Amino acid sequence: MTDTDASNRLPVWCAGKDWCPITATASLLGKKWHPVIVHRLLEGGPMGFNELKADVGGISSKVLSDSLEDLEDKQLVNREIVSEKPVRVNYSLTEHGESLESLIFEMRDWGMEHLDAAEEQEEAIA
Amino acid sequence: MTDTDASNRLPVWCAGKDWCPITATASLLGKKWHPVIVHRLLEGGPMGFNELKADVGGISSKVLSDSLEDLEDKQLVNREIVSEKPVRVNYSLTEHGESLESLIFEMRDWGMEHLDAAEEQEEAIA
DNA sequence: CAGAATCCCAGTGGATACTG
DNA sequence: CAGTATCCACTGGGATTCTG
Repeated sequence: MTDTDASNRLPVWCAGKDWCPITATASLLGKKWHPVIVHRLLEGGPMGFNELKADVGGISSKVLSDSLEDLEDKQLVNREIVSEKPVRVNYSLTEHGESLESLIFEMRDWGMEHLDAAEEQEEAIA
Repeated sequence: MTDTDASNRLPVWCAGKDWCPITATASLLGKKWHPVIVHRLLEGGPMGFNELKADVGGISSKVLSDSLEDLEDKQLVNREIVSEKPVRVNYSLTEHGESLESLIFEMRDWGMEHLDAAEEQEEAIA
């Protein structure tokens, strides 16, 4: 098997479907808070747990914790224990995470441009 | 800054959070099949239900139906009944839908560039 | 401060079978 | 051909409480 082919870099279940990376990316960015967390870290720089929580606003500890764990697993966020007593942790973006910047901003821009229509329509139904 | 800017076009629940459109967009793109459907329509042009189903691959009728309905509600996809007997429907992208093009392709590109590492890691865990 | 532990609900997604 | 109709399993997200 040749390693020079790009197709072998995709997960097996992709099986020649060129849209596969889209679902994969969507499952990342589709989580309610994931893109927001990355965005906050992009804008505000590295910060601690509660700081991040307040900065996001409206997220519970559990969900933030879960999200961060997931983002860490996916190597988008870096978790660094700064001090043990009292516990202080610092969250920052990895290079992977920072590479999402343009995508996230494009998501924001698209949402700003196109989503009020959808909102209006939902109101009309309700 | 002027008040005639984008901020007043955002949903109420955004309440000055500039990341709000991100969540909104994420909830769109986060549905498992939505971005894929849009992508297929971008690449393959307008098509019928079963054609689309085969083109996507691995999606059930119900899920495709649900997804299309949702995409229609959000005015991303156009549903046009071509003939009554036998029933023939044509799905195409609205301008709204087409405006997702760059975003979707960027998602694909990002996924292709950055997701194999995550996959490797998941394998390592499993 | 930074979370872990529980509990719980709604929403998605999937399998299968049926229909106009 | 283009869907509905069920039923079900899973999980993401939220509220609340507890802890080192």
